[in-house]
Amino acid sequence: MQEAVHDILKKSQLSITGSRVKILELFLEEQGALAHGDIERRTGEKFDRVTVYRTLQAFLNKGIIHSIPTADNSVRYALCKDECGEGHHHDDHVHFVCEICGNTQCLADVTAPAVRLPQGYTARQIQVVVNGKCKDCNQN
Amino acid sequence: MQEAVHDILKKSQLSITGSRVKILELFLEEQGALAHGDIERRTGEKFDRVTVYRTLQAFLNKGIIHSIPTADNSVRYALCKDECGEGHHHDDHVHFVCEICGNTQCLADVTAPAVRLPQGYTARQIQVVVNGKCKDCNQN
DNA sequence: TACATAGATGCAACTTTGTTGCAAAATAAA
DNA sequence: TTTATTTTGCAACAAAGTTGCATCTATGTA
Repeated sequence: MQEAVHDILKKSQLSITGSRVKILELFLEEQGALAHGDIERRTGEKFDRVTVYRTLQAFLNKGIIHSIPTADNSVRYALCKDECGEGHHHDDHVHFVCEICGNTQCLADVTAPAVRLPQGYTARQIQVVVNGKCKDCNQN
Repeated sequence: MQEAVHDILKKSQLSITGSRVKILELFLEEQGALAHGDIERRTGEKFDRVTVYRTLQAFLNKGIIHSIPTADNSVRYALCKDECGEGHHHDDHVHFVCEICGNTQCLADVTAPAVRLPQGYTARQIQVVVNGKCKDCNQN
């Protein structure tokens, strides 16, 4: 784990600091997506709010995480797949938001279907958000 | 126009007030989606900020408008189609965000494609957001 | 048309969320 | 170990959103 974290930071040319290691660990541990608030809570307010913002911004810039669109006004972040890097993102996978437990997950295996746009429009990126009931919540 | 606005409000059992009429007119005039800030600006700050929030909330509850997921942290709203009402939304159409002019539009004719979810997951709603270059910006 | 009442508005105060500049501290390279 | 570069935390601020309450307005009824 520690290894993986250092590798990722090194590869992105980010210096290895307490907050970056801790926050990246959170993303690796957590399957789903994390909102800014989640991160503050889970780091036990050990880091300044500003530091968390800047760390997330740095991860975004380097293509380590990506932001997930939501209809409420909470921004969430999730780890990018390997193919992502600075400048080029490939987060064409589907995001799933469970309406029961509230968790947000990346369905890495489900690729976003093609969309036929009207004449004149060109697409660069397609993001799909599915709302529903997740695996765990369907069982209970 | 005035007619249409009154009809919509009546149908939703909302009393006809200055702010509701004005804001609903804005949505009817505007093809695309509006953010809270847009609305405040275009009403010329005639109404209190709180009133705008509450008006949007009321429209949301009644199914007159719906919120559009975005990856930045700006919440946008657009008119629902006729089939929407209190409790049941059918905003399965595709949303398009132009990266040049920043406008958000509902592509009413483009329906969201079906998505195959992993076993155990059930979908209630699918929202698709396409980022790219809109018709107008592609011409210039 | 006037009236009573339920609902909507505006104000003030507050909370949450996000941003910026700068000095102090930590990291990376020599 | 020393130096140069980054990063951090603090303070102060700006923006976004919420709540309670008194006042005002819209609506149905007489």
